Amino acid sequence: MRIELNFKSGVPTYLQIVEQVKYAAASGVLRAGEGLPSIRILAERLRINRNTVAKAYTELERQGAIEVIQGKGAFVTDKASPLRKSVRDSLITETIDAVLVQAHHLQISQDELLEIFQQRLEKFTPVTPKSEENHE
Amino acid sequence: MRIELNFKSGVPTYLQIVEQVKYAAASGVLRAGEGLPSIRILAERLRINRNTVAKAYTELERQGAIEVIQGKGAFVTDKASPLRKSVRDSLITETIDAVLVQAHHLQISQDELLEIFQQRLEKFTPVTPKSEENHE
Amino acid sequence: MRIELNFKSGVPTYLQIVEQVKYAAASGVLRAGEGLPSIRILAERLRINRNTVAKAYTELERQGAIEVIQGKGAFVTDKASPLRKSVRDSLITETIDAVLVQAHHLQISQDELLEIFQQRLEKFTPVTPKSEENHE
Amino acid sequence: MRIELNFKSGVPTYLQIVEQVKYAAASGVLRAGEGLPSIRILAERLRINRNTVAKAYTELERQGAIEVIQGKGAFVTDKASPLRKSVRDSLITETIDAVLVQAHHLQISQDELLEIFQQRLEKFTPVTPKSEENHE
DNA sequence: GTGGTCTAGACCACC
DNA sequence: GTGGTCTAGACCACG
Repeated sequence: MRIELNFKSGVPTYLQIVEQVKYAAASGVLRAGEGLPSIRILAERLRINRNTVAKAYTELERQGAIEVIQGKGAFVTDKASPLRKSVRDSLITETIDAVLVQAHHLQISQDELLEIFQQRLEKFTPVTPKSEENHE
Repeated sequence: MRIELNFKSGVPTYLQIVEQVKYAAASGVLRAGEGLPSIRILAERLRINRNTVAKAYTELERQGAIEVIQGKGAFVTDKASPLRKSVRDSLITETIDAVLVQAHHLQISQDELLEIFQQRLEKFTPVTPKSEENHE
Repeated sequence: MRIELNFKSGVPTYLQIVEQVKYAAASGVLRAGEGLPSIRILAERLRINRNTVAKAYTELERQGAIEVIQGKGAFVTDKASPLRKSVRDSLITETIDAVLVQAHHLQISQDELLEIFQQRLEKFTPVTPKSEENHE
Repeated sequence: MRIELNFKSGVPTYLQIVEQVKYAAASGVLRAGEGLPSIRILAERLRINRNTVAKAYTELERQGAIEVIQGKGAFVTDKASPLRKSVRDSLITETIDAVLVQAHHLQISQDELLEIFQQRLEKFTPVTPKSEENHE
């Protein structure tokens, strides 16, 4: 479970954690019953305040994505059913559109943009995709 | 000058304006000396409070991208020389990488992602690439 | 009619004019029927925008202290009956109290304060009560 | 530390706070290192919004009169050396002169004014001049 | 008509 | 608990 924070974006830190955990859980990267890092550990790893991680976990629990058990840790619930393909597509589409808008404002041509995208896509393979579960 | 806001993203409204204006100015969509819509007008068009637009303009002025003149309006500075290609590329690369991370969390395969990206790219053509989009 | 503006005080410029004219009128320094300087002249003398003077005059007219006659000028109305002594006293008392609070915060002793007050009082007789009040 | 607000004066609330704290700090009523009431507490006590107090504290920090520490509170700087007597005198003189101008406009005679002033001076003694007023 | 300022409420990050 | 930020509404000064 890898979490990337962007402090310049203006998106609340705790929400970035919530979304990334939620997506990972919903897509199968995190499986039901699997444990999340403790608040203390994750806070250290991300170099942020423990309260912020705690807030993220509280929100995740409120949404039913994880379950926090006193003294044992936080675990992914089975409620976090995999997202349907259509939902996942609409989520990623929204983010892609942000790229298109920015490229437009930067006057980057479509051809050029596609080229850059493909370059990044190739480089972005830090982990080999072992389990290829394609839930529907 | 077209500005697209995303209220769900968590990115402060005024920053979205700042970035889009800055990119437009820096990329040549807005030319030096050209006037921006007045604070009131833009606020009305985007259906947000005047202060939010004012804050964006103040920030843009602080960054040297525009010049605000009492009673006359806001104008693009000539300082805002077009960004070098390398800078533009690094900006768009950062945004693209966010897409890749999210796709990874959503377990969307690279092939699938590329396909969706190309689909959106085709649909996203609000104006002809020849560019007459620079009058308000 | 002498008007002193204080731009650092935070009190709206137009209100400073309103109050000073009103007090002068109500206390007899300005008599009923007497003419006030034209908006243009007063604006020049105070080095402020004509609109600001206009706003002050509008407010004074709304309160019934003066009457503005198109093309002729602004005149003190007879409605502006002299304030009763009790009213004048309460007005000046409020201002005096501000002095006391400030002196307290500055840790100026009562004796010292009284001394300074008397000194200023003596020096503040730039004009003989007869009629020297009309030059800037 | 006692703060008196006057909402009718037109002077911005946050500036009234700034001045009173500054004078108190500069005159020794508040000593170096001493803590100010927290933003929330002071806002509650004065029955104004927290932001207004926050703005006052920010301005005080900008002027170097206090130091604000996240999560701990606001403290008087040791820089805030007591004002010289001459400075204090010029500050109070300015305020006194405002009284004289208003009295003039109200046609209050000098004798009468002095009498009122002395009356107020006698009544204005919230604490013994020996000063135990410096704890909250 | 133009931009600027003050006050307020809600939310965030941190100790 | 602490301070900081973003959005909003009302008012002001100015051309």
